[in-house]
Amino acid sequence: MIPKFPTTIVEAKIYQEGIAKKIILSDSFLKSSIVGAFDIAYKENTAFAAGVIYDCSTKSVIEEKVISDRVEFPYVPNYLFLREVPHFLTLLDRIVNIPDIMIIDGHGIAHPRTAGSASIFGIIANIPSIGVAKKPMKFFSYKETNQDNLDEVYLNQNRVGFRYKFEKKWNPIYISPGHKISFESSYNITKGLLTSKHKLPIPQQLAHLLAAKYKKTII
DNA sequence: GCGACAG
DNA sequence: ATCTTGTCGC
Repeated sequence: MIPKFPTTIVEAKIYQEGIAKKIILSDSFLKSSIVGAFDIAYKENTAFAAGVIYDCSTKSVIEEKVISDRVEFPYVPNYLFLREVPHFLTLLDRIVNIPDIMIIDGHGIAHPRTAGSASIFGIIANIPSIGVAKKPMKFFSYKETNQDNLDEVYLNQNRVGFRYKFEKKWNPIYISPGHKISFESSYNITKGLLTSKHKLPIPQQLAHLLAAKYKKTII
């Protein structure tokens, strides 16, 4: 069941503020062995959303699903959720193995209203979620940690996530809690899925490739 | 008016 | 995100 979404930026801003109040930043899951990731590729006015459900204990993919759908909203900075989250929810409806944790391509609470698309997805789907983004938002500031290659991301005076560079050769990734998960688990789970082969955590990398591949199969 | 801006 | 081949580097 897909809820109604705001249709204007003004409504969306109010919606984000409402979502922000509901976010839980503590671990609300019993296990985290099944991790899913969603990503979307675009071709003109069509979105190709891909989901990969990954079993961390056996290090294997247990489910893959793709859907294509009409793009309903343009990309507007800070309002990515309007463009992407509806497709994620449609995809989730088709998925059999509901994951313990979801990785969403984009930011979680690392957002001007602490309501990035990963948080909004997490609240609506009621699934613990992590936002993993490839680019920072312009107003982030950073604070070093005692760990190499790991910085805390700050927005105003608040910690909102991490900047982490797993391998020197790549740009860093930006990890922030989405919903029903702590900062520490967001970081640990994401880090546990990184390899020296790719910049992104395994399920997210696979979802990215699957979406791109699916797009290419369509004329 | 111009450039920047999660994807 | 997308338009795009080979190519440099790990």
